[in-house]
Amino acid sequence: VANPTAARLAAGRTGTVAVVVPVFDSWYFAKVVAGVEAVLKERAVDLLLYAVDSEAARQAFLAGRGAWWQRGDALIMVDVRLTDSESERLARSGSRIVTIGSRTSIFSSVCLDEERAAALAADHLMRRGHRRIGVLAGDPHALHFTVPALRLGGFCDALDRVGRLPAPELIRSGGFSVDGGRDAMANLLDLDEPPTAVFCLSDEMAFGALDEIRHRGLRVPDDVAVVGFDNHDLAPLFDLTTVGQDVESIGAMAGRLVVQAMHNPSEPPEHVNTPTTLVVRGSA
Amino acid sequence: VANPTAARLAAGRTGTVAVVVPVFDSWYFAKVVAGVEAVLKERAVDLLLYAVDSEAARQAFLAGRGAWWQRGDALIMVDVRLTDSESERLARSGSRIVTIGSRTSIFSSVCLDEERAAALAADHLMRRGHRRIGVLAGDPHALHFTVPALRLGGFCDALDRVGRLPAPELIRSGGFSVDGGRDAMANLLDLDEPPTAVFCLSDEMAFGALDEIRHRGLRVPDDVAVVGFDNHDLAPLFDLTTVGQDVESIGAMAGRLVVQAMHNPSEPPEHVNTPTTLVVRGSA
DNA sequence: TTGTAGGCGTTATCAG
DNA sequence: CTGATAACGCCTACAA
Repeated sequence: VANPTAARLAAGRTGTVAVVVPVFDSWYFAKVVAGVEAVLKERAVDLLLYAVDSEAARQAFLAGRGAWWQRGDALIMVDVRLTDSESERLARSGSRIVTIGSRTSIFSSVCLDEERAAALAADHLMRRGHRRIGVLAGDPHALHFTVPALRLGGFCDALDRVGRLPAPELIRSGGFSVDGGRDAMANLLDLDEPPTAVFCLSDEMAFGALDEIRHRGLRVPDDVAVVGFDNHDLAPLFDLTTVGQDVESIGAMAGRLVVQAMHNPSEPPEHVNTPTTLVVRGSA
Repeated sequence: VANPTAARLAAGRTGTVAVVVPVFDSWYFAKVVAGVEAVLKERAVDLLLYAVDSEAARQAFLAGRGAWWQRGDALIMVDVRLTDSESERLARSGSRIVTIGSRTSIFSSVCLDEERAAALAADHLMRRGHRRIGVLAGDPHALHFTVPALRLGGFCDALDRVGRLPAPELIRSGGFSVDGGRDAMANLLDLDEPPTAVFCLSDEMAFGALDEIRHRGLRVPDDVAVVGFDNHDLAPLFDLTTVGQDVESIGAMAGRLVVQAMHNPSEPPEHVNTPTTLVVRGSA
């Protein structure tokens, strides 16, 4: 029964991976971490968890006051924004890095094609005849969290290609939460000319939106159609049409990449693209 | 910028807490960990995450092949079963320990009064006139996971006190998952004499149960009443009556206890009881 | 093959 | 109070 701390000091390796998420108590991130954990456990690698839940926390983390890079020999950053200069500084820190949800050339990454995924939703809604389409997005000021911007951009681009770029008033922030989704939906429905369909950047926001719609006695999808994103475990119960992704396997893949990078630090970065599929149910 | 590994070896402290959960991608555990993480972050303590998702994994962990007690100087065990002899061995390992969801005299703990909480549900259903009450419980063979037995016991005791101990066929395992809850509910409804009410040991099982009930064209609460447990973020959307607990503050409390124990190892264990309240909505 | 000395980068102690 | 020095416990390279 050896002492890991001494072993680490002597060997110069910690056998530990740090996982950084924007928040923790959300379906998506819990699933991702579960996927990572399963892989790391079977490789006997420890998992250190950091939540970086604001831009200030993000900067503090990257400034490295806690010298996190000495605590683990690799880092998985899940949907946390990285500027180019920050990336380069990380690369120089010597720890192997894998990003989830965003892609930099110098690190391995596992992403889904946000543009294509959002286009799935856009095309579906267009095909069903919707022309006035709202969006429940993330908080544009949440700079630490990257995915929302990419996903929103992809959706707007897809609509733009057919000359249907949504008016700014149709894009609302739902903060990626159920309550936020409900409030944002309420705002959309209060418009003089409310949208006939709404694309939610996460299923959790869609759940809130559906609740608000029902609460007003409107019908889904006849009065308002709703498309979500994630294929949350509870999406079938809400009969929610959604862009599905296999979140646990995203985490597992990142875990595999990071272990690989630990064993073979000189390998070039590997970029994995994760599939998304439109899961059509009754809400759109 | 000091090297934490060397500091740990020299000081004999790691500044790290290990958190052990049965599973990870479930609403309850994600919230608990979020609560712990928030407290540990502000104390600059690292969080190591282990999932012990089976009895084999539990025993492997406690056998200590990975020498986890040298990796952190304290341990938070969330709803993981501990026998008396295991507890004593842990106590001798020298690391400070806090348990969540179960209580041992030698370690600090944060629990809710499972008996009282379950009685809230039992009394409510009795008061509404239900006499034939089913239960959606956990897998009785999931020995690594402690809470189900306590909660089930509390509920049955409460019914027993009024001479209404549920028949064995009315107690079904829903595996603490949405799909498990749906299947278990289906089994109950297929009985010759189905229950008029069901108590689900978690809201997630209740969601599945509600879905199955609706799917059969039955009415809630007239045909079948449903009470859940947790007050999940989505419980309001299902109009679910449930026994509510403040999960995040449970995690935060455990975090505080563990930090306190790290600074003051000689303090006697402290036992915190967390409140539960019946949140009455439309399902029962 | 088996054994041993040196060093990993701190902390903490003990002289000065 | 300041500054040198001995652990901390293991890994690894080198020697026997």
